Amino acid sequence: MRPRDAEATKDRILMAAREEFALAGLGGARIDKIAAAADANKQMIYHYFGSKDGLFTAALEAEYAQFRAAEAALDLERLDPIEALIKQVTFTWRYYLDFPGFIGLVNSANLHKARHLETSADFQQINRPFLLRMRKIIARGVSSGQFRDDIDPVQLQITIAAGGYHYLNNRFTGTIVYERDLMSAKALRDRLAFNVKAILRLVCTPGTLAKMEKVSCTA
Amino acid sequence: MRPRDAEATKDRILMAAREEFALAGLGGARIDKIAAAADANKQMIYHYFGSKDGLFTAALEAEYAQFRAAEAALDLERLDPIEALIKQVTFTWRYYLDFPGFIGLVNSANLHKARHLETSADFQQINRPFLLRMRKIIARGVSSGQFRDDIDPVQLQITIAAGGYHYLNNRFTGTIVYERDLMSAKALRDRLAFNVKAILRLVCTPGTLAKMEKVSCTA
Amino acid sequence: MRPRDAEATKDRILMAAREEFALAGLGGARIDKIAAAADANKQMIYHYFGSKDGLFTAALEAEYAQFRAAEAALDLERLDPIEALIKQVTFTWRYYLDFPGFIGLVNSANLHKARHLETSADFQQINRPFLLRMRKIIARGVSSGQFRDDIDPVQLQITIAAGGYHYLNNRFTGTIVYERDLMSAKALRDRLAFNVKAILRLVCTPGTLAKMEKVSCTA
Amino acid sequence: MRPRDAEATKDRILMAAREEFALAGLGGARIDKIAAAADANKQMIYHYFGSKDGLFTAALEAEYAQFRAAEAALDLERLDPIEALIKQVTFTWRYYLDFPGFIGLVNSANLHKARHLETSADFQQINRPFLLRMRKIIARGVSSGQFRDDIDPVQLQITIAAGGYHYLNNRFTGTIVYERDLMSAKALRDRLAFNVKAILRLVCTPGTLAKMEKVSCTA
DNA sequence: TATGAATGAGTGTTCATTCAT
DNA sequence: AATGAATGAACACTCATTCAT
Repeated sequence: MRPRDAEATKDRILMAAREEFALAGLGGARIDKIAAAADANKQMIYHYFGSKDGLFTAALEAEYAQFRAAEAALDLERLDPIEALIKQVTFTWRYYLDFPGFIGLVNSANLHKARHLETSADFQQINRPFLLRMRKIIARGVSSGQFRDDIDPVQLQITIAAGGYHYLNNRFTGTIVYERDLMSAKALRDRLAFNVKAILRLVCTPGTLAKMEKVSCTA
Repeated sequence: MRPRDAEATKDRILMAAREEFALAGLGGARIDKIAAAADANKQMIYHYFGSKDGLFTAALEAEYAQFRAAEAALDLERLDPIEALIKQVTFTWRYYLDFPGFIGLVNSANLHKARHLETSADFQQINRPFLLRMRKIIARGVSSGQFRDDIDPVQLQITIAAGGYHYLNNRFTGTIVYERDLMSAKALRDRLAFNVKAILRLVCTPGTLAKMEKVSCTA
Repeated sequence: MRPRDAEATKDRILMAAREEFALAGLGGARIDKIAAAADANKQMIYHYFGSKDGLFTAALEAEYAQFRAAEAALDLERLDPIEALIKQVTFTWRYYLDFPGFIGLVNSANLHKARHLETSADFQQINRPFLLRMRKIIARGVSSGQFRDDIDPVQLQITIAAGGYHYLNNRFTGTIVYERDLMSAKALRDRLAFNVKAILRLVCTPGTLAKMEKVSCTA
Repeated sequence: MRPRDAEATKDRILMAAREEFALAGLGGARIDKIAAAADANKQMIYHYFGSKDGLFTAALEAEYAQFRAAEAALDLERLDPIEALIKQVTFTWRYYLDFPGFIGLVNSANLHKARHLETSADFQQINRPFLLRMRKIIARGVSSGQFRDDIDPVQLQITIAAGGYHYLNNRFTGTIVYERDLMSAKALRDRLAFNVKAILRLVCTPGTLAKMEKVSCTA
């Protein structure tokens, strides 16, 4: 007999849901499987989350909250703009790798036109700070002469995400299309290096790039 | 009474399937709905495609075949390397926009670990030519001194795709996260311009970039 | 509102299944019909029995278990060997008549090469005692000089069953082929008498038979 | 292109139907499979036999006709009554073994209460001669003093059939129940011998039996 | 005579959800 | 808080049968 710990049960359900939704999508996920994986009763899911969609919304929010929390912990404000940029690219990549559920859940959310986030009031508040940080980094880089002044933070952020997200999201078809193992340790290292390179060449001024290339040829 | 045209029926089913699978995913798609949309009998689906998975495989292959055919029609070989690159980026973007089903189907395929393509013998043959073309463009750009020599064609191709695919795939969550309409005409124009810019800065040598920026500020 | 009694629901399903399977065979039986007859929900069948085949296996095992239990209750050990034999023949015949589902289920099981019993571990244990009893009766009859010593218990048992089973199993074609109502009360009485006669003449020694025929002409 | 031979097509369908119905039962048989096995078009089945039930009726009648024809060829009239009886038992057993489809079809017919034979006008005519022959054999045996005079031909015929039919029909459950391979060459030989023994002891007078046992111990 | 396309009613099975305790 | 029984709508898939040529 498990102790009647409401919060713990809710948490176990949420963790199980994040995994199942990520693996199978919203439509493919099974309430029974989530309940079993959470070692909980099916009715508990309805008690705590109301419905399958409610559970998906909660899972999605939790996924984003964790991502943003990890991002906030990077403390990019104290770094040199270029280092901050590199760190952001690296972090994003690593996070996708370490928490593959994120991509799965976001995909599912978009398949359903993000309707699960429409009613979520505090969702935007979770995301706001991270854009502000990016904005500040760019501003600092521009005023220091390291960054070009034609970089839109939103476009940059999307591009940073894209380089990792798309590679990993489509790793299965990609492996076949490109006839190359995209998930070997070396392939992953190469991809990160390429992403960093692409972002730096996009953002940095020619002079800064020239200096950097004298120092290292990897970037 | 419709004429008894096997090929036509098969085609109508395939078209309906591509749309339904793209919109709802493999799991969410309904055989009944596809049959109704194709104005065909459900059994015809099983007669021609064997199963839901068989139909999905056929839809996916058709989707890729169409994409590669359109790509081949670009005739990039005859263009200047830089123009070829720009055209490739532009084409990819426009294709995703014009045929949104492609992204949906590829996503679904990856959600199922691309198992639908494993048995497809001729799938790789469909994709091979397009990588060869990219390889040649890069080689020409490098030998003409326009392109840097550290660009892996596969990484470049993935990056070109990523800039468009990821933006459009996640347009719904993106619209909320970035608090910005990502699908307005202007937003779409901006995104394409940004993608082109990112790719050129990644690939072109500093000298080439400098010359280009004197001429036009859009790139 | 029916009380929520799992065991009762399971039992009702099993009873309905035995009847439906016996009447229509495994292939011809309809899950819907069984559910309706059991006044239960279709899903309950899958909840308790897993599948149509699982339900069939359960029905078949229940059918055999009931048969063997009734047989064990005969208490043949305490009877004279000849009386035990007669009682066994009579019981078998009456059981087939009273529970016509047995024949139907066994036929279906054999149509499917008894694959439903292959995994059933305890099925042989249900059947073992009854063969042991037959063996003992024969042994007693042989040592008392009443029975011949060339009777294999298995062959005898099959022959006892055959005389009733085949007559009843094929009563419909038989009625047409023999142009005679095989199911009238008199016909049934006659058949039992004939079966008893056939078994006794097969098993008993000539001397024993001679004595018996002086007493009664029916045997 | 096959030559348009109506009779041949019809025959191939009928042969395929007999096999499929025997193996799978009426309900389990598939029109598609029969058509494929007959290397014929599905529509041909409906053209020649009207419906699945019509085809089953035809298959069943053909099965019986073949059985009775083989039986008639035995020419029992010219044999000694005892030899005729032995030959009849042996023939029946061998026929069941050589044409296992017979048992399958008859079982299916009885599962459906022989409704497929109700309309069949000439079915009884096919069966009548064989009963007459049996009647004559018994009469000859009685008047020669070899046979007892209390043997009903119908009961005897059913019993002769039962000993083989039931053994073979239930060979799958039997193998499990009796924990013995019922289908090995030796088992089949033993069964036939047992059946012959049972019938002779049932039918022959004690004196005749005594004489026979001096000569041979197999009967 | 023969063919393959087409149909609609079903068939076993699954699923999210609710009820009763 | 927690459980297991119960529900009904749907789902992928099948089948005997008919149509058009």
